Order: sequence, then structure tokens, then C-alpha cells
Amino acid sequence: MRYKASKGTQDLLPSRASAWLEFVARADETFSAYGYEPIQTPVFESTELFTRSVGETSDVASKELFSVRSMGAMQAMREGGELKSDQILSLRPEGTAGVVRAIAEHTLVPQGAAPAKLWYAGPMFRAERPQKGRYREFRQVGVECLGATEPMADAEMIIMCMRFFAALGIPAEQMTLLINSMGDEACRPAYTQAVRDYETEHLDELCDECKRRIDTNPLRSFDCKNEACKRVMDGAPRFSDHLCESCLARFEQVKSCLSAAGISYVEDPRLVRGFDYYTGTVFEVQVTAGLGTQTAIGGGGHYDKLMGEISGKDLPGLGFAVGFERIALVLEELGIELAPEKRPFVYVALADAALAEQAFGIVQGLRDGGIAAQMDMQGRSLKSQFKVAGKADAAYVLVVGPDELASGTLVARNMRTHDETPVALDTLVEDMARLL
RNA sequence: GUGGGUAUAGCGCAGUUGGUUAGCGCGCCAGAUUGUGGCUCUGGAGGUCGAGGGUUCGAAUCCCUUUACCCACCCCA
Repeated sequence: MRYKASKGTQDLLPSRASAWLEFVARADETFSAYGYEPIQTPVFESTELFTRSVGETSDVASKELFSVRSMGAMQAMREGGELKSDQILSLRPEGTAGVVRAIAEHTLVPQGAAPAKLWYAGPMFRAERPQKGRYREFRQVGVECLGATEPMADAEMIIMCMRFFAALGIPAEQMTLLINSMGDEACRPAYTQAVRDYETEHLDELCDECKRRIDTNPLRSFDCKNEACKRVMDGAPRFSDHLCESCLARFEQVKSCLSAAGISYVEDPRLVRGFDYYTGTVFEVQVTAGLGTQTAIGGGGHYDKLMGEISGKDLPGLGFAVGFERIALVLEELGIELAPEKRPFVYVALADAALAEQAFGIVQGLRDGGIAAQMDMQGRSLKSQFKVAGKADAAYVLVVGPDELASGTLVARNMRTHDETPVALDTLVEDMARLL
């Protein structure tokens, strides 16, 4: 094979591609009930937009971005020129930055206006080593709500996320909803320092990775899978004990809203998200089945400072994203199919290859009448045409032969029941529409 | 970036004291049924044994190199 899909990318073959369409359709159905509208932002944007929003020290920004250069820019660079910042582009590693940028650019939340509620779907790119449930190109649907400050909005977002999983057919008992509060500007710095101090005390018990990021991002150690680190971090200061009054009150209200809605959750003080922009409520939904060592199928949270970072004007936001490939793995493991309803179609079979042109006309007529139709053009035997029709799951086969054309009446064979119904050529479209 | 595993027909796999025409299941094509599918039976097509080099009279099998994929670390959806 000369050419193959690049590392960590995959072709969505018909059944998977159909599942993706259905995934998006159910997202639309679920989110529109909450007042969300679709948005599509570019797949590549200024690299700086991503690094600033996700955090320059985060893994995603520091080593997992796919950079994009036009050939012209490459040429100019080879000749010793410097790239302008608008020529330094990257494929998006996540969806939030682009949506927030678009909201700012188009002033979708004018002063005093109601929140912007948007959802998106599409591919994201991260230059990681692929493994089960982790790909270099992967697809997400996500939502962003900008301009909402009330804790109730956090709760609503989490509830909507869980509704989406339900709409996909994932049983509630297969999922665990983890929630936590990351604090805000008022309480996070002090807490981060407290954790850093604690880790410094236990420095020799931590893995190299945790030691390395003790200055840049001590909270990440809560997510470390190393057993020794887990033991150490079990004894680390809890954010719940360090939250400022407003964060604490906010978090309490989110929890009581969730309880009132009958959503069960686990409060996990060790839950930290990978992107730096989160403040306040964060959440993640995990499953046990089908994902290898990956467990998260969706996650998100509240972010107070991202809009300010991007546009210079603060506007609190919240959002989450759900990974399509991981959902597909989970559904496969659970034996649940995600597929759009199949459109029934008519297969026109030729008893005699010489009648191909007449059959061609009949097929076109059916399609013009709104009926899906197919025919063989390879000169297969009638028997073989039936085989193909059966395999493709045709609802009806219409046999076109000399006798039928002479009498003006075709026979429509129902491929499920084997019933055969005579249908007049004159009223073919109406009759077939009735049968289907 | 680091480790481990795998690579034989379209797909899933078997194939060691190295032995000559490389097998099985599914799928595909044809026929039995000369104008009717899904079952059955019969026949058929399809392979640079990932690639390159080496050892040998002889290599899918042994050795070296290399590539790709998978899984895990890291990180995240």
C-alpha cells in the first residue's frame, strides 16, 4: 500500500461515519432544547490563541500542537524571512478557544445581553502518541455558554451533559460524574502554594514527572497514576478546605441543584482538568468499559478569565466537550448501536441486460419522485442482482423484463415478506411510495 | 519523547528440531435452480508470508536492519 492514513488518524468508514452523523444529530436535539445554537469555527487558528487559552505550560500547548504553515510562508522562511504572527498557525487542539474568540470577534454578547449559548462539532488535533481511545485527530461535540455567572448555570450545563449521554444510549449506571471546584483568583493562588509546600515536604516520595512540574503546575499531581504519588496526594491539602467564601457557596449551590435534579455525582477533590483556563466548578464523566486505560468520555467546567485572556474584556463562561471516538468505543463494548434510521430503497433488477436503458429511465423516474432507487450496471445475472439487493437490504426489488414492459406492469417483490405486488408503470412512483 | 507486542489472501487466523505446489474460516465469483436473494452443495479466483539484507543445497520459519500498526507511560476527549 503506497499511501496510508497518517499516524493517529483514521478513516470513518460508512458505519462509523453514519454513527458520527447520528452523534451530531443527537447533540443538536439535546442542546437545542436548552437554547443552544450551532457554530462552526475554523479548524486552524493563530497558534497564540491556543497557547494563551490552554496555558503555555500545559502539555497540549507546549508539545502537542500541530503547526500549520502555507508553502509560501515556508519558502519565505527558507529564504531567511521571518513569519508574521498571523502566519504562525496551528490545528485546533480543542474547541473552546475558537468559540470564545468568535464570540468576542462578532460581539455575540453585547453589554448587558443574555448569554451566548453555542454548540459545535468537529475534528480536533493533538500530536500525541496514539493508543486506545486517544488519537491525533479525534472528534468532539462541545458547548460553550458565555456570560452566565449563576451557579445554577453550572448545574444546568452538567445536567445537559448527562442528558446527552442518555440520548446516546449510555446507561446511567455505566457512568460516574465527578465534580470539584478549582477555586478562583481569590483562593486558588494560596491553595496552589499550599499544595506546592506539601509536595516539597514529600519531594523524595514523588515521581520525576511530579517533581518537575512542582513549580509550574503542582495541582496536576492529583491526576498522577503513580501509586506512590497517589498515596502522597491522598494526604495533600484539599481544595474544599481552602475555597474562599464565594467559591464555597457557589459549589454548594451547584451540588444542591444537581441533587434536586436527581443527578448522582461524586465529589472528587483530586479532579483537576488539563487546561489552565478552568476556575470554579469542573466536572468529568468517566466510564469503566471499553476504553483501555482512558476513562473520560467528557468533561468541562467554568472559566472566568479565558475571555479576558483572549479579548481583554472579562466574561465568565462555561462549557464541556464529549469525545466521539471514546463514545464509539464505549457503545461498542456495551453492544449499543448508534445509527441513523436507514432509508428504504428500491432495487431495479434487469431480466435482460439489453433493457438497461429502459431500467435506467425507471430508476431516474423513481428518484425524481422522491424514492431511493438503485440498479445494476455491470450486467450481472438476475439471480446475482437479487443477491446484491438482498445484501444491500433493499426493501423491494422491481423486475424489468420484456414481459413486464410489454404489459406495462412490473412486479414489486418485498424482500422481507417475499410478497409480490403488481405495480403499473404509469403509477409506479405513487404505488412504490405507498408500499414503502 | 520512553517501553512492550504484532505483521501470512479483502477480513479473522493456523502454520518450529528450516524441506520443495503456504493452509483454514468468513467474504468474493460461478454453477446446481438457462426470469428471482438470504439455507445447502459443488467448483473457482485471490498471496512480493510488512520491507531490505544475511546464513543455508533450501527460509513464512534462524540472524541483523528497517517500516507500519497496536498497547502502555506521559497527557487528555
